[in-house]
Amino acid sequence: MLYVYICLMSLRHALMALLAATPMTGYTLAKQFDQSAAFVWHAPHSQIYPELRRLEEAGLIAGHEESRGIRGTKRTYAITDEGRAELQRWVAELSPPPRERDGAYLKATYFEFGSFANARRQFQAHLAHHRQQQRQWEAHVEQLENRDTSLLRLRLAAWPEHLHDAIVAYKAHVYRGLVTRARSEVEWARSGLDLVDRLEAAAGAQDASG
Amino acid sequence: MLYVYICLMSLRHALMALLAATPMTGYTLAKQFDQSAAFVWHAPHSQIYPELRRLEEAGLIAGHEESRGIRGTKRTYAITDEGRAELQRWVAELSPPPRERDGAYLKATYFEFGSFANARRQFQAHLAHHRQQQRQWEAHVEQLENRDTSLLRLRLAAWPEHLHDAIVAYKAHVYRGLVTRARSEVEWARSGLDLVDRLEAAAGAQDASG
DNA sequence: ACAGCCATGTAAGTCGTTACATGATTGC
DNA sequence: GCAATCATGTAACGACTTACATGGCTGT
Repeated sequence: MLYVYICLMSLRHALMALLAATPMTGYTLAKQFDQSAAFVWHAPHSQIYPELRRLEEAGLIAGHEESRGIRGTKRTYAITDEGRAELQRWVAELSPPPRERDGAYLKATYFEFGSFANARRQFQAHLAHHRQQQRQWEAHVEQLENRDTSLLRLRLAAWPEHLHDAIVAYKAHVYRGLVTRARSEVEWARSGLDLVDRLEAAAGAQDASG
Repeated sequence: MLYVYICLMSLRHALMALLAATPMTGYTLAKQFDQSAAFVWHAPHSQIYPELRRLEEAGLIAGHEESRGIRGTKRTYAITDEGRAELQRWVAELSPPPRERDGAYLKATYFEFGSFANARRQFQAHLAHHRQQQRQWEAHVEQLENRDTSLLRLRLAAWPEHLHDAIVAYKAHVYRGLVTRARSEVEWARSGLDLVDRLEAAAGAQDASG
């Protein structure tokens, strides 16, 4: 029986990529994932801690216990040479495109099951969410371009200077892409609201004439 | 212990929404999901058959065995009134926005771990995939606008005529949104390729001068 | 003393994936 | 006869989610 997931498992590589910038604890990694909006991959700490143990067991990262205050301890992880090699393998690998799976669009497909007011409410929520996302990504792009995030500075320090521009450029390109995405979601919701207005007007006209 | 998924489970509603158009077998439903590119939610048959049984047990759909040829049988499912009510509840409910989780963008963030040639290869694959997606969604929008899909015709037949425009319009709006999405992914990949060209030229210039 | 953050886990469940299986029907 | 398609499942596993838990440190 050969069950092999062909690596949807990006969490592992996201963790290694972060640790390639600087050693960190699980807690700090978790903050990167769910507190800071600046990360492309979400994960809760309950997924991160076990994964770190597995990565350590696989030799891709190395953890060591540090003291924190008098009785407290914390475990700081650093990427290993094997981990770096695995990151390189992963970056070179072509991943299968993700499966289409969008709850908001699915629901919008069937707005006829609800009222015009409901369709409006749904589009408004979509709009509000993605407008906020857009602002967050925009802010992050600016930070990246100014090289003004602590993690980026640490990352740059680990590479020869002639590569710095490329490192920043790739990241800025990603987050600019997310800005564009968010913007087009906003636009989609806005034109959805227009659509609902037109449909409701048409329905009203029909009532009046019928 | 109260573990309740607050309904990421769109598969259930996707199935009911399809069955609201016309009764179907699991096989036919599965084709809608993974053969036809025209569906927003992917699911393999191994997920669909058990889910249908669960929906039936919950009274949201009703299945009945039909004969197929001499010895063969098939099970056709139809939505129930309870199922229709559940669809209405679902459409009226605000779902939490999906978590950011994009493998391609995550990888692109760390292209510095690979070569320029690799970055180019990744962007090209991204471009090719989304260009194809774009064409598929475009074709589907046209079919919808012409009311030229069998499922849509069946669906319209189940509703009073004054609602037909809205039913078509919502669906066309969704698939036009997907076209826009695909287009901006194509554009993102294209400008990614430009970026790699610039970075490589800059690196070459540095080699020459250094 | 207490709040808020730092820090690390476990448990139980759902969702989605690939692979493994089987058999009938239809058309050539 | 044989291939393609119709039709329906199960098994094992990996991925992700929510909730349950615990305890130390820091500043007021």
